[in-house]
Amino acid sequence: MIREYLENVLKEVALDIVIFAFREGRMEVLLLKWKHTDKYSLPGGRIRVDESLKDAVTRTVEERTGLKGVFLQQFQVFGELDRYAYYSAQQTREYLERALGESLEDLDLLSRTVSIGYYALVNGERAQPKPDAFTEACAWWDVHDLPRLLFDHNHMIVRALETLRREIRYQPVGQLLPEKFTLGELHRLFEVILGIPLDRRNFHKIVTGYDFLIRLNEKKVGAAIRAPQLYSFNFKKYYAALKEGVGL
Amino acid sequence: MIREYLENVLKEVALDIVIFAFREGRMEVLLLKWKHTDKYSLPGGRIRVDESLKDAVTRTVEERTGLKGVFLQQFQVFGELDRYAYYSAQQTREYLERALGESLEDLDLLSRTVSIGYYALVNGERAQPKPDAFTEACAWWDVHDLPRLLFDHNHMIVRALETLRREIRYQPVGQLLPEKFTLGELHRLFEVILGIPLDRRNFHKIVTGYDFLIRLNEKKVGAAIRAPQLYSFNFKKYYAALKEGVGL
DNA sequence: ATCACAGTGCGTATTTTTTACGCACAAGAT
DNA sequence: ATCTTGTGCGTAAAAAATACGCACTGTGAT
Repeated sequence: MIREYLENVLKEVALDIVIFAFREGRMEVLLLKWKHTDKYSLPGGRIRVDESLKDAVTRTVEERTGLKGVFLQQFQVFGELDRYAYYSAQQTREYLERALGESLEDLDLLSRTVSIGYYALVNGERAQPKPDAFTEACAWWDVHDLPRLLFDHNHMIVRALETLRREIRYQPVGQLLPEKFTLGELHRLFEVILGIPLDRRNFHKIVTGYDFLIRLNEKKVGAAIRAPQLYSFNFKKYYAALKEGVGL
Repeated sequence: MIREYLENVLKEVALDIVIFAFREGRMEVLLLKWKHTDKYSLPGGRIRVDESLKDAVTRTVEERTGLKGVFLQQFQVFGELDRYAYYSAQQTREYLERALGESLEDLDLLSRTVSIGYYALVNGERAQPKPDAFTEACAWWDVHDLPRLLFDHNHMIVRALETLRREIRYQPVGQLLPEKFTLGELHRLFEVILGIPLDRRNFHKIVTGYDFLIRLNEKKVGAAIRAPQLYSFNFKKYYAALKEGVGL
């Protein structure tokens, strides 16, 4: 099955996807643990010869999370000759063979490839992580407390975060929240992405001034202290506002 | 020679480069005219198996302009299945055969490829455009007055411009100017990239407040009316400031 | 010579945006 | 009741962006 798949994909181009979720006040990324090793990597994939780049990424994200229609953004192409940071090409080859449970001789999975880096913004509550054929676990990791990853994947995550931080005004970071959320959650989301504290009250004032936030007639149940007001997005208006750039 | 080159490059990945220059108050891009046709395209290239992506782009820009150390920025990967906008795959194949002067049967130049879009910011005075083996002309064109290009290259230029406009605070657009320039030229450069008028006097005030601008002890010679003051960049300080973002 | 003119160069208001922070109130935990 | 945590509203100061007046300086036209 793996062989059949690999015969119908582009060989020189790979995809690596930094799938972000906001869970319990932290930014987390989805990592795969390779079978029969303690080595981790980003979820990735290949482009089938009969599908577009965008379709390939969408498919891969759906395979790993079960989610359709996820927001995706290209952030960088990685094209260095040597893309092995913590583990050498030789070691990586060994891990891959262990994970696949067979020899690689004729598969040629690790020869020169250029990798297209995407990040995805997903709702952590709805995602249902699933490992792929090479891997035995697929789980969330705090972006600030990651293991050493295979290839240049640690670097990729750093670059994805930098890009998201710089373009936060134009990117739908609200996609990281559940359908109904409190302003406190939105506030923490911005703080954790930007890495700086934002005044609670100013944030509240600015954000409630936007017409793409819908104040719902319900309050959060099971809240620790006090039932906070729930909000949701009018995504049509939200995306329109993002084109111009949404402050704070 | 073409064959030999094409045997040692990645087949599924192409490069297309939007080379910008600021010439006589206009933003211009370098276009190639294919031999024995009246069809145009962006300069492009391939990645040799033994060179990094960055080296490949740098080499291609140098081949087309004679310039070394040019500023380059990835802006998008184009991975649609059908990347033929104004001219069909069939027509494009015909033009390519005419340009090459031989049959393509075994060359397979037009099968499925993913193209990495870069833009370059070059000094229009120093660049010396040179056509490549496929093309008979290499010349500057006003970005607002372009012919219909092959593939999806018109779209690529639009996307490159949009990216440059949005990221102008972080990109070294000063690289588009000659070593010595007047504030008027810098002013027009920003206006033409942003597409909006900027108050002359405010611009002057803000920009002279930056310490990366060096006021030279000379004035422009041969100026129409009055010899204006010349400036140049302290590029080290300029690049440091760009990391934080340079206003206006 | 002098006058119109295009462009540089400097200054001062005004408006808008960002940042800082005071405080009332609501409701679960003890 | 009272402590604590977080919502919600307001005002004030600081900073940045915008608007615009005007003097000066060379050059070409008259």
